[in-house]
Amino acid sequence: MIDLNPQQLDAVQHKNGPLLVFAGAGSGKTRVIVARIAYLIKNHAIPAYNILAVTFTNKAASEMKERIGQILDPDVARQVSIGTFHAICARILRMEHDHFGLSSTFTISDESEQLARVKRAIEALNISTDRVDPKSTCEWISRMKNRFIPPENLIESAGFNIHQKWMAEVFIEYERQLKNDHAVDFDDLIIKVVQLLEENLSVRDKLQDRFRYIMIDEYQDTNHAQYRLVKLLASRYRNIMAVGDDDQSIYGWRGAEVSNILSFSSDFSGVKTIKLEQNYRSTQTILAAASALMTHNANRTPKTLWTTNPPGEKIHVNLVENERAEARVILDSIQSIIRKSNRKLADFAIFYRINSQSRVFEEVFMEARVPYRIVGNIGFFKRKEIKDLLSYIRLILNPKDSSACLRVINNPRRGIGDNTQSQISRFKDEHNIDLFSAIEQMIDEQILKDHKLEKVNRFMQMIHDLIRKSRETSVAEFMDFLIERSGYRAQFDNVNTDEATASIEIIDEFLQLCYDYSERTHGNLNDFADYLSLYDENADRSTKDSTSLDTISLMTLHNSKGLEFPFVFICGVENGLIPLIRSGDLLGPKEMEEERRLLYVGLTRARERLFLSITRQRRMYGNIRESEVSSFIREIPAEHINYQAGEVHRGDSVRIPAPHANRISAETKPIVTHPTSEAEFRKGDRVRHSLYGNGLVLDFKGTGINAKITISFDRVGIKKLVLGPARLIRLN
DNA sequence: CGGTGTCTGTTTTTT
DNA sequence: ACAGACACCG
Repeated sequence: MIDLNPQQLDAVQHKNGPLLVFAGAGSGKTRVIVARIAYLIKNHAIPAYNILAVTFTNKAASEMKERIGQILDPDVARQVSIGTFHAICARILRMEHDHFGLSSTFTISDESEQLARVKRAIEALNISTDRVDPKSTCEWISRMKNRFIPPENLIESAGFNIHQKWMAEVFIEYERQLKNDHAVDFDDLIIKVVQLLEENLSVRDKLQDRFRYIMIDEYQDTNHAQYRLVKLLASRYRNIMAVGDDDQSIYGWRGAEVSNILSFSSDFSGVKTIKLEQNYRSTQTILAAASALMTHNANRTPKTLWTTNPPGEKIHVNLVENERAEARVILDSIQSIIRKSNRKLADFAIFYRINSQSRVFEEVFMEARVPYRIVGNIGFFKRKEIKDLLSYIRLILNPKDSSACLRVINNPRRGIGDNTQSQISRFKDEHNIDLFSAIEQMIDEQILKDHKLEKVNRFMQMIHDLIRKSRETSVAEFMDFLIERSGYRAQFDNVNTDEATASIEIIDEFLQLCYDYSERTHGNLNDFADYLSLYDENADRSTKDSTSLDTISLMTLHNSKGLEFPFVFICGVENGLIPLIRSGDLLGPKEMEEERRLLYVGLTRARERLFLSITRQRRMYGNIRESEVSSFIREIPAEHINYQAGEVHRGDSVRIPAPHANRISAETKPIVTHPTSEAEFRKGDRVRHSLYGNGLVLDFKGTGINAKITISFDRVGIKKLVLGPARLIRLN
């Protein structure tokens, strides 16, 4: 237990009873959790098996696993249960599936499938989408589920609220569909376990006894269902440690309830509360500025962050002409810092409020041939191709999953169109069976017309082939087979469009992932499906990238949580963006406070220097708007700020007059870059791809991010890629 | 059945 | 600006 401050030590040595740790930004909370786990095992001889650590992201979970593995005997470390709420609940659900009336092969539906189901439910009920919007209904259902409000109650309480009544009926139909498909959604993972614990004494005893010591990270982000779960699991031994920071609660819009951390003391009697207030990350200036900002929030527990770090430099606030200038000024600053001091690109991060802001950075960085990466990008798992392939897997594992079946049946095109599909669906509903069985029966009874029967029959043959193959071979080989046998890849083969090329690349990338998975875990297809549903690439892929690749990091403020960088640029610190206001309507005080916390999170990621930038005008949703300095800037004491280009007016009038727009450096002076619009890469260049590794450029066609590049990779052979998504990094 | 035009609504998103 | 969803027509 070396190197812990008194408060940290206090938390680490706490043995029994509830413990609440307010862990300010950069106060070493992961260290504390990890150290406490080790301490319990080593000094109190608590079996590792009895310890549960819950995180919010897979990334946090794998980090914690790794750090525990470093201080404990690996065999012992492995026995500690570490995972996200969802992963842990999925495991419990698989183990106890017989209590839920689910087969052990139930599938986990992701968000997009959830929406598809809601749409189908609306359709099935013959409600017009003018009356209930699928997306908001989907969100509403999720909120209701997480609060354990059954749809029947909602119908009762609807009264004259006909809209609620409709949504509640959709809710019922949605649940019916899930049950029919032997599927669960993300919310179900948690709430089904809660219900089981509430209803089944023996399971409750078993799990309470198993998890005698529980630690929850990021407790401020728990929602109601997760809170109930925690309470149930911990109620017997009451050895619960909640760690969090109410000032970093930025997921309120998603159902996270800060009140969970604020009322922890009244939920568990005899709570010991510890505040970790020493910050090890940032300079005094950064910390003072961030703290000052937070004093403007009314609803929080007061805390005083302090540091022994040097005062550091003032925060630079840059006024620039527009978002393109913003990107270039930032790149300019980065390059100039690198030139002057011994820094790498990986020391720099750029944060923005909304994803679309990344675009101009991508363009500018691409032109300047500066390697960058986008952290936590919508990415891979939301790609159509991946969702399609995942649906195949789901159907193969669980033929009852009609949702997966529907997604796959005419994809790629097999001539089974809407008409045939609804004919099958009708048959399914009439006989109250699942889609797959419906098709089988219709084939048996020759219900379809000959030409349709032929097509449907061929589809079924294929699925049976796939099911057979899935039992005989590894995940990787199976996926290889699937992609060929289903014709999924062939549909793109002779199409010479950028989209098709990109699709093939995604498929290849996915295959690579399958091979990696097979090699690493030897898991079966069922494990793989869980892995794909619950885990995302950020867990293992980008952690490796971030340490091995020297690139500038770009991300949303939300995605910056939990990270740190020596140099941080936050762009678009303008009213309407930070805080974000969409289409006119004003922000309530609650929303305003969350936006303020979001900026706080961003500010506190910086170790040495902070740069904020503001444009004079910004293009948004197609039209150009005059910008206003964010009112949050005024909440940071002037002594901590150094204004860069032009004058930023701090008074009540926040309109930027843009007096010296043409003095702004990046607008007038070109960046150190290769000014021609020539090929970004040439034949013979050595490049690195995040997945395929290093390779040699064989050919390069076109310009800009849509250029096509052919590379011979050392490890995986020749691939044709589209430059944009390929995110190549030049090596020589 | 499947391709092509038009209309829409645009935050953040650990799972 | 622009992608994605939907309607319409060949």
